[in-house]
Amino acid sequence: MSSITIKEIAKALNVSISTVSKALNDSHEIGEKTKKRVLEYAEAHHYKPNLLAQNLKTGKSNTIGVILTSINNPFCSQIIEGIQQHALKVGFEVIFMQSRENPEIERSCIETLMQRGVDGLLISPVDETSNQKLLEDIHDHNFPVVIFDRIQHNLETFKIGVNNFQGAYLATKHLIDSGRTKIVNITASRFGLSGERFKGYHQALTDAGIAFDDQFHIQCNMQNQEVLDVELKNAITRLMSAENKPDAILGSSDTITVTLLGVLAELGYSVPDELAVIGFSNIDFARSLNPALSTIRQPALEIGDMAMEKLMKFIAKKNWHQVQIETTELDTILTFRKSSIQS
Amino acid sequence: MSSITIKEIAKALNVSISTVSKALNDSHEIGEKTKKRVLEYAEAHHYKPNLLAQNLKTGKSNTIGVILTSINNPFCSQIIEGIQQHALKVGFEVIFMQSRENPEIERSCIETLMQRGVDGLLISPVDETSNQKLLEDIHDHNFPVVIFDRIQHNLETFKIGVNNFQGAYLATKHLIDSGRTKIVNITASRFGLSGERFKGYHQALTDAGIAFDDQFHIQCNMQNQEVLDVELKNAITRLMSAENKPDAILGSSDTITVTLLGVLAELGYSVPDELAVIGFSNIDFARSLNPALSTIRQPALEIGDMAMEKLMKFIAKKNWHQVQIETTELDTILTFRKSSIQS
DNA sequence: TTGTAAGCGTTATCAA
DNA sequence: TTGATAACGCTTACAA
Repeated sequence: MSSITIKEIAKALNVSISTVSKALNDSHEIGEKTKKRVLEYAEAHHYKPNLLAQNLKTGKSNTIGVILTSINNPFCSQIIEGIQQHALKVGFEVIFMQSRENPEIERSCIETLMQRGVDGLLISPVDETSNQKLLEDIHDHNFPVVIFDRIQHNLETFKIGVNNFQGAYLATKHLIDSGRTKIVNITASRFGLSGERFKGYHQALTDAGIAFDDQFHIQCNMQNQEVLDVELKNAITRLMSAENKPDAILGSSDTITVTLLGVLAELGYSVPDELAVIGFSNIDFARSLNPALSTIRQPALEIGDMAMEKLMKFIAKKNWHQVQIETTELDTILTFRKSSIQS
Repeated sequence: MSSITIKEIAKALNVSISTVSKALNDSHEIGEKTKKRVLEYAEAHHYKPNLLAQNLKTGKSNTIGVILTSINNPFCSQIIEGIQQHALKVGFEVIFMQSRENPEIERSCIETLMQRGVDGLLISPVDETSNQKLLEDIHDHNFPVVIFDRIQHNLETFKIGVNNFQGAYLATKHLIDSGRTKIVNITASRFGLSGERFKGYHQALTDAGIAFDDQFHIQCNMQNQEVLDVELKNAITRLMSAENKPDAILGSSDTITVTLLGVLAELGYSVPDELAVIGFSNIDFARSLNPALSTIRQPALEIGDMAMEKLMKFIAKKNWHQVQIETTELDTILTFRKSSIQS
């Protein structure tokens, strides 16, 4: 690239490099007239400081790194949005990387970001212990790390996520309150968060005096859309042909719930009459589905915003190891639409 | 961060800094035993080169910048995936930024990325002329830019997108071939791409000897889900209560089409019996919608992959201004499902 | 085969 | 108020 450098400005104006540097940084050491000359010349020639050089020198980059497992879903997009909005406000830039649910890739993301000299890390870790030693190491070495979404990770730092237990509990309670008693919970087979959600579901049943039938906990392979489709179809067919037929379903993820709705339509089951459906989902068009989908929504924008806020708290302090850390579990937002309300 | 530097390695091993540097870069100038000592020490102490310093020195960062208008939709996620997969193969890293359909923000993204020393730029521009001068300027100054998706932009360089005209043409033809003649096209009111899609639709009508009724071109405000929902509801109600009722709809974007399906269900119109529906969409669960949605799909992964490939072509050449540029319009993928096939 | 030294574009210390 | 100069961590002629 061909942006002008301070050296060239110095030469053109017949002043020293350091004078230019100071002038550009609005140092009080520099006289007003000189400052003005420099600033005007810089402006006129579209001077842009070379960030690499600046960062190399100062050790600060005003950039943070964000690692998430995947950006391919509305929940993540919304978190990213929240992070970026906050970053914009505080004048930071953001580099996103995807770990693809793979600890190896996650490690390489972390290392890359460090090498690039980011000032801090926001991460939604692959699992409870992924790269724990590495993260502890860098966090201890004066490099701030904040965890979002997957807050069950063991690193001791700020963590921002959602009260999954409560979300699932309230959704299940809603189903029970609407007269459903035979409630199925469909979760992914791999992800840790489903655990809390399952617990909430389970507790709601218990509190209502409903015995949990372990046939009613379905764990799906989420590898891809086709596999999921087949698994759901099989599961529903099996459940609905058993003697103890369910009358409601709680979906533990966006993909599961939306796909489920399609499967039920295809199999000819009416929602909510035969089966009420509610699920964790952050899609924008939940109300446009057929039927309009009842959702447990995560305040994704706020998660991103708060994660960024906590990270900035670290970055701002000189010795931030004294900062009082805490885990924040935001409330989910339940919206009851047609799919779970008896018509 | 506290990664060790070559200076420290040099001191520890009692060799010079340049020896270490050369050894790490596997230079032939360095003896095997020395090389081995250095490599082992580096390995043992987790040496990681400081990329900022490396980049500052070499002027190459092995990083490319990607600017897209928004990452909040499946099409973009898939493009990103394609870019990242290719980047991984060629050992490059990727920084993503969002322009949010705003030329000002776009400009700042471009500048930021340049300052960060990326080796090239992949951009899906806000509109035909957004930041054209700036882009031309940097592209001319030996900094490669490749355009993807929004290929109607005026910059002269490689462009990779989709044949929107053809996609819309074939989809419309499909509707006509299935016996529909009164076909509505719903487009967004703002985006340039809708233009080509409308033209394809229009041409298909013409070729089939069907007169275009301009009541049948609906332009929607896509500002947010609620607004769109209302606009669609009004449009459908109006259309279906007119004397010349439509019998099919072509949706020109993901959001429009999926939302439309919900609206039709809510208003009680049966798809495809009363209204056939087909639309541009890259959602994974099109087949899980109710009814399964016929789609014109863009090969997003391939777009990302090819865009990256073209950019690498530039980056690889010393004097790449001789490279023969071209615009690639990939074919869309039409999948006919229940929503457009008379049962 | 190894080392010296200059330089990438900045900032920062210390003299002038 | 300004200017040499060293330094950040690395690469690379060029010398030894």
